[in-house]
Amino acid sequence: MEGEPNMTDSRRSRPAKGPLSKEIIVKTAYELLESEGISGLSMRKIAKVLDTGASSLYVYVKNANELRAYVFDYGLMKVEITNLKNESWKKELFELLHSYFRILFDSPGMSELALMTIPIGPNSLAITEQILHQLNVGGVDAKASAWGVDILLLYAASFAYEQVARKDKGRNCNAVRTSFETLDTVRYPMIVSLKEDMLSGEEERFQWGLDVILQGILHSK
Amino acid sequence: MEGEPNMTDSRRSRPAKGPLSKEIIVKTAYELLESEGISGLSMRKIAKVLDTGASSLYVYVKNANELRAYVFDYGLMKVEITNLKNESWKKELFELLHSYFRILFDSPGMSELALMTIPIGPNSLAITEQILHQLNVGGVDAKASAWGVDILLLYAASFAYEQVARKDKGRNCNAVRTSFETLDTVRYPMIVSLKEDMLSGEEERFQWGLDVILQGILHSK
DNA sequence: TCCAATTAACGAACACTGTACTTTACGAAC
DNA sequence: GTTCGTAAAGTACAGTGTTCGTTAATTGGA
Repeated sequence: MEGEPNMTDSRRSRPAKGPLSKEIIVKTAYELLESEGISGLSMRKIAKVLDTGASSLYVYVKNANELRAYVFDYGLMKVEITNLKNESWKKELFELLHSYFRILFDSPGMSELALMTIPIGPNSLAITEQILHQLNVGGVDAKASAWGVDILLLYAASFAYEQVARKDKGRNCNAVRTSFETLDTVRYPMIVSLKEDMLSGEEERFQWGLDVILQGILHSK
Repeated sequence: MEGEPNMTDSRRSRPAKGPLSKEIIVKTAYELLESEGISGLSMRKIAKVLDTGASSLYVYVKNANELRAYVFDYGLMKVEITNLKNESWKKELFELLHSYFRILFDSPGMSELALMTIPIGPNSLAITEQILHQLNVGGVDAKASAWGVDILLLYAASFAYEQVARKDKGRNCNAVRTSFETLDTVRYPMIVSLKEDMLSGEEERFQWGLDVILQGILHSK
């Protein structure tokens, strides 16, 4: 209304507003994900940071799901893919998966994205490729490698997701703990007697699970 | 407006509208989940089936998340928990986890719920208890049982979730398959050479993974 | 029997969400 | 200079969970 006469001025007064692009949209979305979690990843919030409207994003991105996939793969850039020939393949595989886990665990929302997203981005593929390579070096046959990499990644993602949920819900995982405290000893004797172990561990537990799965893959012939 | 004079009549004309309760809300919600998937599980849609408003549900349920947890546990009723002493513990464990997987895989939305929900409902607990029992019979020690049951359930849920996504997205998992077809052979040699194996298998693959994890647990001492 | 107190049910409203459609503005090519 | 393709923007629609204030019904006690 009042700004109509100087509409061109108002546009000229902020020339720093660079043109939109898929890259800066994904980057902005990822920063929002880091600071606000998965709930920060909405078209409107991303657009607001970029000083535009939600509909403008649809020029560069098909829909919100596709954007989420891009954001997830962008976040995987930080995963360290080392390739030191002198180290043992097992140690390198562990470090890769541990790095993957840490990225999913530390950045709020990344573990959700890992589970919702079909991992066909370049960084996802690079991680998969590297794991397949390590398993191949370790003498694992084709089918076991192909199926094993899926289990390993699935384990890291779902474990990260579970740990994140456990980290957020109350301080000392109230929901689960308090329900375990008041359990019927007759109906659930095993759970009651093992409840301490069932709530313990974090990184150590992740490593243990990794070891379990890898041992299983190696004994699967 | 027009119905004002016979408002009491209209209420009396449908006395079959039984009172709300947590049980029928959960039951209705589960039926909606079965027929429409996770998107059918909204407070408004559930309320509409029960011929009421969404806000009425909040008398019996704290929020949508809690309702989802109840619905998930309700769906787990169908999981077959056998306890035949004469069978081997391994076979029974496999059958239990297979039944669990099938429930999550067949009912649309159950696998999503399995991942989002903190499993503290009675049916979840019964399944956990039974798995712990079988592992105990198999001679697995305390910590390995406590941590192993988590991995086994996590595996079944995330595998079901992945397979459901693969089943829905296009007919022959277009997204993944077409991206694998056009892969750079230089950058991703392992993926290209193993792409057939990576997309194969379903039930057989689930069994294989179960075997892998169980072997790993048994060798974890 | 009648009044009081509790509580279930309801409707409207709020603050969001993703996405489609229409209109405006700009930049380059002819 | 005009035209044309397209990026950007605004508006609108149909949803979502949840809260609030009000109404209706039912139950318990005198």
